[in-house]
Amino acid sequence: MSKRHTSLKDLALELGVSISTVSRALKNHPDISPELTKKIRALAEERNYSPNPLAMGLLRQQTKMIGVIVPDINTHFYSSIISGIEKVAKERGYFIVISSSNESMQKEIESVENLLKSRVEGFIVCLSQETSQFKHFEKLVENEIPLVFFDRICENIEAPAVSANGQDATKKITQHFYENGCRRIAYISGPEHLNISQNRKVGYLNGLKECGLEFDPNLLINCNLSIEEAKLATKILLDLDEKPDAIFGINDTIAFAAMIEVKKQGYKIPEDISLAGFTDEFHSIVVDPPLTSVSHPTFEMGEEAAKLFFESVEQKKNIKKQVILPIDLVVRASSKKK
Amino acid sequence: MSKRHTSLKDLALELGVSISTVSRALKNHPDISPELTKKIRALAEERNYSPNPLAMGLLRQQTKMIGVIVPDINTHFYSSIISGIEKVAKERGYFIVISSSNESMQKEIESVENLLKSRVEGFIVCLSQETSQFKHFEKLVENEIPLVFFDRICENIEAPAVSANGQDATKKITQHFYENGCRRIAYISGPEHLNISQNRKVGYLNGLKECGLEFDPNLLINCNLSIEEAKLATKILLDLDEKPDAIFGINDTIAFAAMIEVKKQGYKIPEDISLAGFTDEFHSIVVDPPLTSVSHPTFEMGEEAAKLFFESVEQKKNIKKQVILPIDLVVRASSKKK
DNA sequence: AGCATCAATGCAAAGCTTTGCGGAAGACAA
DNA sequence: TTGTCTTCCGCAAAGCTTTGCATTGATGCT
Repeated sequence: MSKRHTSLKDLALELGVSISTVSRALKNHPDISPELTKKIRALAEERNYSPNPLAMGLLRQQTKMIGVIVPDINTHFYSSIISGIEKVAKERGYFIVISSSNESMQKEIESVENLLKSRVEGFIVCLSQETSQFKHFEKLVENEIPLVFFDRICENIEAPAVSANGQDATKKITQHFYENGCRRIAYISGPEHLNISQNRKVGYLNGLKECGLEFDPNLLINCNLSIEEAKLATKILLDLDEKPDAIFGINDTIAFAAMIEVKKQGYKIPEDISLAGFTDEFHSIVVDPPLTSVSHPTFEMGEEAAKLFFESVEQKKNIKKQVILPIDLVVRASSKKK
Repeated sequence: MSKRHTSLKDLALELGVSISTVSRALKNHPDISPELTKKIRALAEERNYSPNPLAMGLLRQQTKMIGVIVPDINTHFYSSIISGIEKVAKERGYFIVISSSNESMQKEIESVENLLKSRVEGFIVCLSQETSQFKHFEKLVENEIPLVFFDRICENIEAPAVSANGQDATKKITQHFYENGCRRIAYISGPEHLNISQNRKVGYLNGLKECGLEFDPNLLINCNLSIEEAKLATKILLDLDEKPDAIFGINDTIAFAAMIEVKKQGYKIPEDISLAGFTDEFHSIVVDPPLTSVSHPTFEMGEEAAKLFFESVEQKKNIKKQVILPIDLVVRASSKKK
């Protein structure tokens, strides 16, 4: 088994001084004579001393751990956000413990419990698509445990949150389609209770309105975020008597699924049907035709979430603060008619 | 700030017994009378007691943390492996701390140091593509700190490792191309010093030999794993007097890049040039044409790596054990000539 | 010489848990 | 009554660090 790390005690013993002296010397405390300080620091250097975080944690009552709960860790969207969180966490000497809810509320609840047992100091979470009750988060807020949401957020909980401006984005997409000649613009959305679904729907409706188009309920489909359901939704849209001439999905996965289905049925993109996605995964570029998409500032979103987290920690309470990040429409071939 | 977790002391105080009694009662120690045990357990339940991992760690000299170092966390390949590691780690009550080297040796070295300071009990790592010196890992082995490599491994270090059978895979791809009529099969490989590059090259050469094709050095290009270099490599291949009629890349990203370049130059896939990748990211399916690829058992790879890790921990020494996972060739449209 | 001051260190507690060992109290035999 | 077992529980140490307070020896001042 790995050799023990050297402790203050080891150094103290070797130098024949007390532990507290060593501790002070290492922080250049003026009480300790310069020569002794020098000697101690030299030995510490040589022995490669670094303070034991467990002991420190015990003393200071802090673990320097942040619990991060995401629906899924294998998607670029989340892993990129995680990178952002990790960056600022590292800067502050914190590290993150990642737990995946797999889009299941049950697992999400378990994650909260387990992370709590591990004594994380707080949470940064993106709701699972199933999550419709929030007791497990309310309990955190009651106990004044820092909590920040990102992307999929819960409006009813007194917690800071970061999200992207989905409303603006869907409006822009809708208008973009309109400007490219589309008149029957369909939208495949996510589970209805998710705030992102709602926001984006609002943007979609506003966009239609501004373009002078009437909303046709047939053109709005809610589906869960799986490929299968998205294909099914696409099929339904394509089976309509009055088919859509544009489809956009609430994320790129949905859009990819739609693309597969649209192609399979022999429609040309974008001539027959324009397409747009909503996250701008790397692969949007490589797909054929390249997918028009709304690029999320994922890394920044992670950074922002982490910053909010530390604000909460410092203020010693959850601030109700919403950061809304702007998003960009990246137009590619899948939506350019001409 | 979050309320303190309840400790044994809290329970002891409230019940007027000693801390040790509470501790024993909670583990059903026979020394404690059944009634008292029951009372203590009831209160513990009510107060939601859970042992403080910091204190336990201090006592047992273990942090239950595994340091995981990957070249990049945003790729499906790695995040999937991480999921696998995380699964078995969680089963054993461990959690993982992820650090990304960003393909830089310097960052990798720093990661090792930082994680060591955080007192991780050991490491599971995939080498950065830059890494050509191994002192930082040798030091771990000397200090008997558990270490396991995956995917990109270092043969010279006495540490267990998991990898996929890249040699077999490249041989199969080569033969597959041959059976589909290709005679000038090109291979865009990774940095030469990486063991995966070497293995896959061997498989490529063996494949050629078995097919009775001669090896043309012009058709083998080493590049770093960036999209830009891969496009460049593809360009070089396409500029050859005797152009290749098949290209495969050491991973899907490379293959995607090649696909972009090949299309850009107006070649048809697979009619003019067949293509194959090497990791089978989700998006292989959605790309056009769908990409033939070698599917890696990424999740299993992670599981296996974690299992090896715990073997090391238990045996209290690094075993030199290599696990080689089989891989499957998934044939799609990008390589089927007819 | 005697007291005050100051510089340089050490002591010990706290944070939380586990566990070997010692201790108290009651039961029972002699 | 005394001695011997049980049964049930508490003490204390260890693991590591920080920090308020105490201690020691020396020097300065009167």
